[in-house]
Amino acid sequence: MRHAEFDKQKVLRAAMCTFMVNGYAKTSMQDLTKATGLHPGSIYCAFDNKKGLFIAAIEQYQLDRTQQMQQLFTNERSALDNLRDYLGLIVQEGLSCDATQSCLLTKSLSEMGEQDDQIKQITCEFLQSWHQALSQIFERAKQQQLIPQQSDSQFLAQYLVMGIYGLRTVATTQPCIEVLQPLADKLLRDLISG
Amino acid sequence: MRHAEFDKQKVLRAAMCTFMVNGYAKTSMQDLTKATGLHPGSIYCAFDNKKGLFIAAIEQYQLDRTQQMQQLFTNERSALDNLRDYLGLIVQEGLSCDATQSCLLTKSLSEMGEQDDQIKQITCEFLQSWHQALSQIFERAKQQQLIPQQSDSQFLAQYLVMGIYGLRTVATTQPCIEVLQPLADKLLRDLISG
DNA sequence: AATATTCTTGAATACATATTCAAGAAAGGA
DNA sequence: TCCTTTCTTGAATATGTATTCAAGAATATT
Repeated sequence: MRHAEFDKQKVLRAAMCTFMVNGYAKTSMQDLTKATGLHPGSIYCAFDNKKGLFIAAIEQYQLDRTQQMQQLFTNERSALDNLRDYLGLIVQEGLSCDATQSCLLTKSLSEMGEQDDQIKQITCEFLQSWHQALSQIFERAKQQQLIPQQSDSQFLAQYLVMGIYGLRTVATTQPCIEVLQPLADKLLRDLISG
Repeated sequence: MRHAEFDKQKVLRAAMCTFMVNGYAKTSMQDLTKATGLHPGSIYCAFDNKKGLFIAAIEQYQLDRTQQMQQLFTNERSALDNLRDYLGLIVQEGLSCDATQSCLLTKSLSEMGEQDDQIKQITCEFLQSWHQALSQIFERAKQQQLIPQQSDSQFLAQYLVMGIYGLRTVATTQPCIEVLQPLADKLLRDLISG
């Protein structure tokens, strides 16, 4: 027996970045071999084909993002303070003007959702689980009596998801803090004010 | 002298729909000749190349959307009622699950903004002018004393733009009225409540 | 050390795609 | 009616791309 030589996580993160910058269609296998350091044969051996590598990269993206969120919200602070920091992070990502800081899920859904049912299903599922994670945070805020008891956590999370989608798109056209921060601030205010 | 035979608007709208469904990269010249009824030579004669046709299609899209908005807001009703209907229209578009009802500007910006400065500039400019049009509507609402005098029309318009971006993305993952309508309703409430 | 197994390499293949161009068709002016 | 001009046609070209595969290299086992 002989083991594969490459570091799968490194390869997937490199592919991830390439797909985020170029999109799926405009990323060539040549781009991917350059970014990952793998030769075509190795890629096809490990991931079947270009789409297989793409899906694996999306799954790695979801893994990374999920871990990041768990770290951000695992502490003894108020859930609202954590939410404020989380929105601050998204503002920062928007300011960075760095495509690798954007959302691979919504980007892929926008590019391929209409043509590829599998990609649509995977991205939608991952975005839903993000929505669920946010729901639980609002649920905790309700238990901590930080928001009214009659609040609908699911709905608040959905509204926040909507706001973040919107914030990220605004950031594409106007990546400046004078625009993004007031939007994020009002979004948080509107969420907790009933 | 001899005049061109084809109807430019029809051609541009056909190309527009094709680009909306497939995206730019995945739309082949063959797709475009089929959709427009033009032969390659005619397309290259009239629009230089694929990108030229794409830009012309985007400009037609902006023209159509601008006219649509002017019609929706040109009446004697309250600006807020008009805004409510406008959001209702966007909810309807989201429910339709029809790619040709989505926003070509944000889709193109997401796909190509990172790679093509010209496309980025054009789409950003058009999205800005949409923002401006909404600003004027809030300005009118202020004059009609429908919203507080100290309201910042620019900011309200920016927040509405953010909300609509978000609403459209939510619609991609959950095109059902039970999800979209409450989001749109809260968005409008949050806008006019200070 | 020898051998079997698995991984790696990268040139070759097969296919798709954007673009060109020269010949043909239609329209207007003399 | 003839001729010039302009538009149309679509096959040909040149380029790019995803994928394959057979030979070579590395590892583990006997």
